[in-house]
Amino acid sequence: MTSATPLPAETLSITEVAERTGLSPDTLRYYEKAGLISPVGRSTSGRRRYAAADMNWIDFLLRLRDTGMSIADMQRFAELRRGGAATTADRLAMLREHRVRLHRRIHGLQVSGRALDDKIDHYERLLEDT
Amino acid sequence: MTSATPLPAETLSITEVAERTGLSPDTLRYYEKAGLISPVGRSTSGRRRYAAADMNWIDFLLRLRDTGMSIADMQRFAELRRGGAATTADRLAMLREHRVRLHRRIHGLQVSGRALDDKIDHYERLLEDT
DNA sequence: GTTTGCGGTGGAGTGCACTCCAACTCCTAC
DNA sequence: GTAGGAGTTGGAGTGCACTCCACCGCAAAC
Repeated sequence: MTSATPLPAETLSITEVAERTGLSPDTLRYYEKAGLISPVGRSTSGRRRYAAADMNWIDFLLRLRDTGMSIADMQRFAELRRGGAATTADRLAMLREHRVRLHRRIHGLQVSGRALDDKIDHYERLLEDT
Repeated sequence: MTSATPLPAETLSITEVAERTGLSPDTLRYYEKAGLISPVGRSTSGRRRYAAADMNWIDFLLRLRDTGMSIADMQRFAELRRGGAATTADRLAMLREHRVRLHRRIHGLQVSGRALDDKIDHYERLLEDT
């Protein structure tokens, strides 16, 4: 008899979140302390319980991180987010700037990738000429 | 009367190399100390004089760095290079592995870039609905 | 009722890649 | 001859993003 789930609904423990995100529990606590993640719900015994909304936000944070955004900039973005709808335009501006930097970075990597290809070709030719 | 250039030929001072590469003089010395750059020629008064071959190597090092290779791996590559022709196959292997990692990284950035695009679209729609 | 295990906190420590500094040495120009 | 400027060395310091640690609390398992 699965009764209607009570209030806690579907929440995850810190180690479960760690497993799903690849972050360590220490890093999750560090991010929260740093204000990247707003204080997450607690169980009666004071343990963190991550809800779906927390997970979505963490996933997005990781996109920002993986595309090279610094902790300082993520803090700024998270703070804007806590400021609510009034900050939408500012957040959009941040994301657009970040996208520009990202595209520049991808382009730079592709250019360097071709230089790397050339170097590899060079070495392959050296090895062919036994 | 520009007489035939003597032995030093076309060499650059450390600040000139810094300007051309974007590295600081401190970083150039640090790289040399770390073995990334093999001891560069010196003037009679003990000052570094970078030759064309040094510049080519530094340019390539920067490609490796900019594509995410760690100092430790660049040290390994530089050491192989000092080992001469016998290490060609090893160096080729390193570069191929590095290229695989680079392509994975570029791909990951492109995927995250699309997620970023979606988020930007989302914010744009929020702002349109005045 | 105590061992086991997960989680909490504050704060110290780590690894990487630089970056800065003090003290000294050379030229070059005045 | 001395002041200025560029460069030398060894070693200390910095900023970032974690990562580790000691010590404590709670709850289920035995």
